[in-house]
Amino acid sequence: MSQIDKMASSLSTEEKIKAAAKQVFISKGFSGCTSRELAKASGMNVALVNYYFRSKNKLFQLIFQTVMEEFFESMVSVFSSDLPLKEKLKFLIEREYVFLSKHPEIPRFIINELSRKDTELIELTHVLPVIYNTGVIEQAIEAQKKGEMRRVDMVGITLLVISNCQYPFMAKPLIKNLHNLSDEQYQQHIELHKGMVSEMIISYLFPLAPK
Amino acid sequence: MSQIDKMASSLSTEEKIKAAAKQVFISKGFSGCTSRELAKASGMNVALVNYYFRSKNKLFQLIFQTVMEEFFESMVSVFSSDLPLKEKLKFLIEREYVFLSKHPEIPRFIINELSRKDTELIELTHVLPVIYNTGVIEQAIEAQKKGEMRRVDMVGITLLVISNCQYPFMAKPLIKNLHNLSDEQYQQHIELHKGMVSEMIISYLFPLAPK
DNA sequence: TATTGTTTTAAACAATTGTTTAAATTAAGT
DNA sequence: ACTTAATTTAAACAATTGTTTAAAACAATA
Repeated sequence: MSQIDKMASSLSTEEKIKAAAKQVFISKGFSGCTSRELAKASGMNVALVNYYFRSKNKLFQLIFQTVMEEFFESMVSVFSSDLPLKEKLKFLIEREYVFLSKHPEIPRFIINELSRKDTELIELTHVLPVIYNTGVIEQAIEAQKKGEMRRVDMVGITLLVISNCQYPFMAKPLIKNLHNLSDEQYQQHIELHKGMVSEMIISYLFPLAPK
Repeated sequence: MSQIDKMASSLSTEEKIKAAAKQVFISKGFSGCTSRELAKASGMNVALVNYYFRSKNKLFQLIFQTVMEEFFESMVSVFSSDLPLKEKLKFLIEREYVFLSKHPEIPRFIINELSRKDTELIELTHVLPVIYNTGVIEQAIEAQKKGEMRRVDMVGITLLVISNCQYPFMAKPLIKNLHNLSDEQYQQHIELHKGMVSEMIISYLFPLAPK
């Protein structure tokens, strides 16, 4: 086996563990799963997990980091796009729904693990500057000066968008149970809700502008 | 010690454990804490916890049930009030914020434990009929027929309200970290956000009505 | 082929898990 | 005071936890 192939196969096992661990961690959380469960999920054994990642905790930190990056990726990319502010927001909501349809468990995972007292603080402060540098703040201030946009700051806008996008995915078992819905029915409600959320937020933030 | 006193002191220990366990379960989740932690939090020992509640799991089920009831209590009471629909909604949002300011961890707790595969399904189907029997559905249909209210069903309304109320409390560590806010600053943002949410939802659901 | 380094395995480690035991303490009724 | 029942304690239980060991299997180079 060549050096490259050796690395490839080495990465293969390593990546198998990482991929399986990612799924397990996201759906059960750090304290909701065991080393042996992580190993078994990737078809390996406990010793291999620690051989490649030193400890359950180290493996978790690694995965949490990458999940966070995925989490913010599409958000940043939207703000970087060359669109008027209102379109950016519509686009952002659309992209959030796409992401969440694919990864419905991630918001719950992130919020949970950030809430754990003993989680090593992940540095997020670099995310905001990236968004700020896209010029979206200037766009907002401009629109607000012109009276086209309501004077809501970045925290308020963030809260409006991600509350309405993420919560419906996070609360699926609650709402399903409460309203006695099947998976298919809930899926339809989510689809319907997307449109409402988009219209509601846009018409709230841009109250005077024509449609 | 009299029979009554005996019961009182017995309840005292039992209630001490229950109260402490409630706090621990809510903040760390079922798999995030141990029997000994539950015992220590109430000043008792492991054997006592199992003496009164048979097992960690039994104690959890008991507490989860009561938390769920608290969770829906204020919601139901609002709908039972003798108010026009629009006022009911404003009132509901107000009450949600009051409840969540007092119990900010509960939505995350409930959603998490409902998401656990191995959670015994809690019967929620009795909650909805109670709300329906308050006549709020008729109020909504009436308002929609008159063209005063947008044609959004009960699932949509539920999602709108609790997304915007609960998420800001659930996502506190995420938003704080993202925007680099202190506890006090976040508190202020939440206060500010409440007003936005109320106005946004009302003006979305009752688009034509005068303020 | 012999040697080297890497990967994988099975087994073991001490610590912690949920739960139970059996004895000690306390309280209540006779 | 004696008996009975309820409460509390300390210790133990088997199973599981995260982690490590040491030997085996494998691959690459000489």
